[in-house]
Formats: sequence, C-alpha cells, structure tokens
Amino acid sequence: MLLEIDFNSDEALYIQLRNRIILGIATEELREGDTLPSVRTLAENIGINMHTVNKAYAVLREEGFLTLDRHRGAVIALDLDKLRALREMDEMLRVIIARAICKRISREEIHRLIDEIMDDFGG
Amino acid sequence: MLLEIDFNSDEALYIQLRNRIILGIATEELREGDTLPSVRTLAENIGINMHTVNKAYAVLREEGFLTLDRHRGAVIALDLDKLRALREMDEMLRVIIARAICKRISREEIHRLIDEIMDDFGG
DNA sequence: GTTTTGTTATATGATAAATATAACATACTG
DNA sequence: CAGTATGTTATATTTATCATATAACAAAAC
Repeated sequence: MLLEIDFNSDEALYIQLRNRIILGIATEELREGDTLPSVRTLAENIGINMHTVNKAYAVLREEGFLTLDRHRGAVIALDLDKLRALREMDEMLRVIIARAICKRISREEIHRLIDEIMDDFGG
Repeated sequence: MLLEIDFNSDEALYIQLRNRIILGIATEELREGDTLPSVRTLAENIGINMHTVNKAYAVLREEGFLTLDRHRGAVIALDLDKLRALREMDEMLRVIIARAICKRISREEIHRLIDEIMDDFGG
C-alpha cells in the first residue's frame, strides 16, 4: 500500500499517517494479518523521521488497529471492542452534527452523505 | 449559556470554546441575533486570556457562525453556505466512517447513531 | 554473532498555543 | 464632552507540541 504525506497540511504527520492506514484498512488495501513496513523503512520511504512513524504506530496500537511485536513488526490486528468504538464515534460525531444543524443540513441530507461515503468505501 | 472549559483536555482551549458555542447554537440555547459576552468578560468568567476567547470568536466568524461588530459585540449570525458546509462535513466524516468500518460497525448502526444524536439535539 | 525489530531516553529546533501589556478606532453612555 | 466598552492589532514571553537527531536496549531471526 502506498502511504503518502502532505507536508503542507496543517495536520500533524503522525496523524496523517494514522488516518491513511485506517483508510487503507477500511478499503481492504490492508487486511487482518498484513504487516506494515518497519518504522525505519517506512520513515525512509516517506522521508520523515523514524520516531514520527513510531508514534503513528503506537497510536494505532492504542486505538486497536494493530499489534506491535519486536520481530514480526507492525501487524494489522483489529480489536473489535464495539462499545468503545461506538462511544468514541458518538463523541466525534456530536460536534460534526451540531455544525450540520447550525447550517440547516437536514437529517436526510446527513444520512444521504453517510451512504455516499460508505458506497465509496465499497460497502 | 454556561460556557465551560476542560483544562485537562488535549484539545486547544479556543477549539473547546468554539465547539461549545456551536453545540449551543444547535441546541438553540443560542439563537440568531443573540449576543455572546465580550471577549474580556468571557475570558474573566472562564479564567483564561482575552486573546484565547478572541481567537475562538474569530474562528467562529470565519466559519460563518457569528458576526463581530465593534460595539454590539459578538452576535450569532449563521452563514448558510450549504455547499461549503457539506464539503467540510464530507471531509470530517470520511475518517470517522473508515474507523467505523474497521470496527465492523454496520451502516445501519451508523444511521441509528446519527438519529440518536439528532434526537438529543431536539430535532 | 550479526541483523532487524519495536522501544526508550535525551536533546534540539520549529511551530503553535496561551498569556501578558499595550494601544487603537468606534460607538454607546452619562 | 468625557468616560466606557467593544473588537482589533501589535509585540513579547512562556509553555506545549511536533519533528528531528543520535544513541542505546532487549528480543527474536538468521
């Protein structure tokens, strides 16, 4: 999988990297058991520091997207704690939906947008 | 409206403040034409610096949630550029939905969560 | 034994966030 | 008119975060 970074973005590099990998899992470019490049290899490929990749991996582990073994490396492994996932999703959605309500975006429009995005992911 | 801040949060103070105000508008605690406290008053009430409040107000103006007049102060005024709002919403939703897919949260569960949150807002 | 892995430690420069003082222009208040 | 309160701008300082750099460690693989 190709992992790119936008150096002009206002998003932190390790956050961009984390999101790219999550998007990769969602689109099934990355599957359970797949291994990611080592922190040093990926850092060199992208052209960033090893610790930045390490931080992205550490966050992904903490959030339940992969496991990190000393010699197998970074392996996609999904922790399906749905209660936790739903709780986190609720928190993230709340502000977004509040914005939508302010802008007079209807419930139907939101549902439609969700469907469009889900279709893009090949669901 | 009561505007509180969590000093232990990892979110920037001005972002927290911005989100609180957006939530206030969505729940109709704040309505079109209502005025917010002056930057100095609110800063003192919360216990933060004037410029932090000023930044939150400036962001809210830029995002189309209020206008800032020299003597009326900060007034709730919604810019209903729905195209822009939908575009921004799409971008914010994409990563969230990718996370949901990874966690095996179904399309129906997402729609249900949206409805729950919308109901909370009194829609 | 050498290599590769994630991991930790420490230091440094760069950028952003928050604070502190000060001043300005404008409109309301008395 | 003087005084007050408003957002706004400017400048400086401190603090926190991000990214980098170098180094070292422990454990499994070869």
